[in-house]
Amino acid sequence: MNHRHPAPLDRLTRPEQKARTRQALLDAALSLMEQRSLSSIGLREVTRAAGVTPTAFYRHFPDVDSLGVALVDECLGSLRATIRTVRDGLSSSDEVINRSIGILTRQVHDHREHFRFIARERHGGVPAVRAAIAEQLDLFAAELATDLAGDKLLGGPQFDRWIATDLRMVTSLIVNHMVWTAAALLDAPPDSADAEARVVDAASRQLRLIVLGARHWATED
Amino acid sequence: MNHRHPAPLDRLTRPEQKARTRQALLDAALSLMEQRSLSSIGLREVTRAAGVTPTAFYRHFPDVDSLGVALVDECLGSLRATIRTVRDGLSSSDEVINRSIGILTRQVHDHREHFRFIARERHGGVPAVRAAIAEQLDLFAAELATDLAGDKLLGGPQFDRWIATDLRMVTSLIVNHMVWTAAALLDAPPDSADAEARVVDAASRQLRLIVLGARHWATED
DNA sequence: TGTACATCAGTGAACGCGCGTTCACTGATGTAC
DNA sequence: TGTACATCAGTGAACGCGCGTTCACTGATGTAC
Repeated sequence: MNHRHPAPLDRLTRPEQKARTRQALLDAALSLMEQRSLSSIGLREVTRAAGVTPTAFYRHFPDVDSLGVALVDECLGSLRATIRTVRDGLSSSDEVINRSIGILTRQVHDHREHFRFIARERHGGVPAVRAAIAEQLDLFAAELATDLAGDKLLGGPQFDRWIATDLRMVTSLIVNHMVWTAAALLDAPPDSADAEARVVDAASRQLRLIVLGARHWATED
Repeated sequence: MNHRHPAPLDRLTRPEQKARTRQALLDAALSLMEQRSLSSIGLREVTRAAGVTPTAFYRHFPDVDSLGVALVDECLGSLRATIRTVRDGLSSSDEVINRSIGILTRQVHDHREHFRFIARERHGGVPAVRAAIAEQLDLFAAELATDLAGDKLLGGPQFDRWIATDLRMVTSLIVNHMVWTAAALLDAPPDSADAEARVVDAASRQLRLIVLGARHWATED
């Protein structure tokens, strides 16, 4: 027999409450990292910002570094899901490029703290976090390679005939460019729409140049 | 009349000794940053590693962040000088690309700590250091643009007819790629020549693809 | 449904420690004459 | 060259403070019957 009682609406079950505190810790850490890097923020700072006692931290993570690894999943895992749904609408090469940059810009606006974290810790001082980010970005590049080979994007360059290493070479360049563009958007003064427009314009041209290079890659010597 | 006595060979003058201690502080900080980021290393750690008392630090820098700014000049200032001398030997496009990556690889081997510092702090938690790095990288991109426009490199694409914004667009892409390649070289396991060879190969292809895109840029629509 | 017990997220006091910064100092190097 | 004084890089003691981690605990939530 199932003896579980439904939880009342105004009271949270224990797992729900625990998840809530965990999220509060993640959010607190992320907002502390707006001006500082992961390795410089303290356990007590995080718990203070999250509104719990320092010892409560250990119910969720063994140390701040592990919280960082969890943050990578939160930031890039959700972004991967978003991108996957968006990329299913096919279009011409130039459209894909402009829409991609547009989506990225929007995502950066909506999740500034996430992108700041990724840019900051990608080569930062916490090896486990670096590894987790590298893994996620590799997945990005791999998925993009699959889409290109399946002719789902950019139709022209006939990526289906490319060798795998060249495909990955291009997609890792594109992913790298994406991360760098996000960082450049974050560095632009947030009150100046003009500065941001210049970053977006430069990024679009660079991406177009990369695609142009790819289009001529296979046909040359 | 000049009353200055020549300093004996076995004794250092006061400015010399001061410069020596300053360098020891810079070196100590750089080697501490092999595993951690600037904002997480302490003044006392640096002085301990440099072999002086904590208070001696203040004779050279007001705080650790300022030491970081000095490190940017040390790392990128010298690299710019090296690159400038190297680039004066002209050659064909493919030669330039392969030699550039080769020189970068060598520089990364010879100055691992410098490149690690730049990659780590480029988007790191210390605004003054971020600004100093951005400034130096902008200078790289500007100098490269001048060289391209002056037809000193890559002869083919006739960069002298390009508009300035497109030139900077390409050169900032190349500089960004350079930084990213350096970081990838650092991330490769140092004992595996094979892993490094793969990074070098991918980087060369990517740079070639960028140049290919640039060559077709002006002639399209 | 009611009761008795188990679980476990979060508490609060306590600890030893290394931190950044201050201050008055020392003594070798540098300078004026 | 010799002497008397100035400079200033580096010293060492002292300070208050926030840190990470431990421990025994509390009390609401969950479970067995």
